Amino acid sequence: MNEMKSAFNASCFNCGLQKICFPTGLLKTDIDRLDDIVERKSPLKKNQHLYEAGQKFTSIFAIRAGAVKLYSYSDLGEEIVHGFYLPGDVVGFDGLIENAYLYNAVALDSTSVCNLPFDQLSELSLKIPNLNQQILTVMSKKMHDGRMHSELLIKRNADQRVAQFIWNMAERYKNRGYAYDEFRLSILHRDVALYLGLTPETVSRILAKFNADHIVSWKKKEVIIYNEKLLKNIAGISSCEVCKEAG
Amino acid sequence: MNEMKSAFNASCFNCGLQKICFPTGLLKTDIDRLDDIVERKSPLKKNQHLYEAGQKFTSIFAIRAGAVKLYSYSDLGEEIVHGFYLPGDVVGFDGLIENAYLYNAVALDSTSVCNLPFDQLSELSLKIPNLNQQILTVMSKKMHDGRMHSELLIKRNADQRVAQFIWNMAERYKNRGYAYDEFRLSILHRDVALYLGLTPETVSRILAKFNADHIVSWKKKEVIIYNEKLLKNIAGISSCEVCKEAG
DNA sequence: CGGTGCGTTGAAACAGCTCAAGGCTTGTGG
DNA sequence: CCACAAGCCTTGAGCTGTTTCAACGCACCG
Repeated sequence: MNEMKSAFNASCFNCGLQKICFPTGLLKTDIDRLDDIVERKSPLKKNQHLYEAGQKFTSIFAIRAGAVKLYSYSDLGEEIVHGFYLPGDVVGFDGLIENAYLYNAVALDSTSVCNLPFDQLSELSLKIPNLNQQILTVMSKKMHDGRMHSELLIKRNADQRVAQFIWNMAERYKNRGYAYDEFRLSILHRDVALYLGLTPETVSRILAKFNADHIVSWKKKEVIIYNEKLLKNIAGISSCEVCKEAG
Repeated sequence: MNEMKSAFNASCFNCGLQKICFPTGLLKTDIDRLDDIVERKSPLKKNQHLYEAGQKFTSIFAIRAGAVKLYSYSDLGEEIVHGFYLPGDVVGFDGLIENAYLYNAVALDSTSVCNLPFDQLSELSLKIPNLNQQILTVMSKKMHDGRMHSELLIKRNADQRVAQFIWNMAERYKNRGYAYDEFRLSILHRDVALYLGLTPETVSRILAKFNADHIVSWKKKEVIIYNEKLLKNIAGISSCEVCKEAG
């Protein structure tokens, strides 16, 4: 297993995403213990599934590189997109309820993950109270994200939704220390539309408008933010109500 | 403290909501230990707050009777309604992230709750692994509820949203062993509208229609379901696509 | 008994959807 | 390496469900 670790040149201690993954930080000795249970497999190819709905729940997964989409199907067979996950994000909590995953997790790009077998993790978390707390915090953060998503769907119109989505992605890259005014985003517009409760046509029209207004362009998986302030403003982040006109 | 318990004639062991509160059940000895940390205060009056956004996070709360609304305000000052909670439901997890509650929890009716001080609860949960598991399960169930809410907002039109909301409430009463075709629902239509991402006018029109069609009536906080099948059908629960016409 | 907040109803406006057709990528097989 | 197919994106025109605005009724509470 140590070979494997070195093969992937990875350990929790050296991982730049540690602060995102388990935010408030653990003691070095505790990190080492966590490290011992982490399994790092070879990366997933694009369109490969990390797990599928109905599979037995075994692990939660921390994403190290790439991007993952969580989705499922409604009773009527429509695809529901639950969210997009980036390096440092943790997925798999949907498996906790029924001891089987509720959603499908698919790689949108070449993606590598850290596999955290849950029985070992929860055993360890009994010995490291802080870890237990971390897990709860990560989960409750996820709950809050969900609430933000609902707020978006309830209160925002199409322009605001798209702007907020792009800015949200940018901010997540920012928090991870990556460039955020210009980044790769391997998400289909179709999937964004599903996630935002819009049609692909509407998303397309709005992106065309944003591009024409030199606010942001998103072409061929490449996002470039030209006017951060305006983008945030449309998204409803800033409280400046005046500059709205400019859009 | 024992006096207080007997005063409210309550203990986790005797509580009829045990299965809802911590579903898969704990050993009797463990329940007693849980019981010891539960504080039961005098009931909240209508419109009193159980907690408010920004308050220091101290406890999670299990609702014993009444109803609670969770809400907050968006950056632009709009009210966001996050959900409605009934006896057996647990609220307060929003406090975990920042060690302060994120939302406001207000009683919609005279409401009594069991107060579970979180530091004691998490200490106890280290000693009772199953309890720890229960907490995670309750949380992940909440996450799933949130997802269902998003799905509703993304995929369903106004009729379906209202129907699904009412049926969802009915089902929750059913699960608790109460009458579910006729029950009290002390939620303002205004609040339902906010929760469903609709306007009060739209909700009103739809309820009028449902009433005219003898599907369900909701007047003066009293819900009566006349045609369960049709209601479920409109809500998109049943898979029978044919009977749709009848509506 | 009059106010205040909630619910109802109607008419008009509009945001986003649907349907349709065409263009552009990307991947695959000859 | 080219040709072709499949999937995704774009653009336009018309339609429809929901909102908006406004006015009124009703119930509850002081």
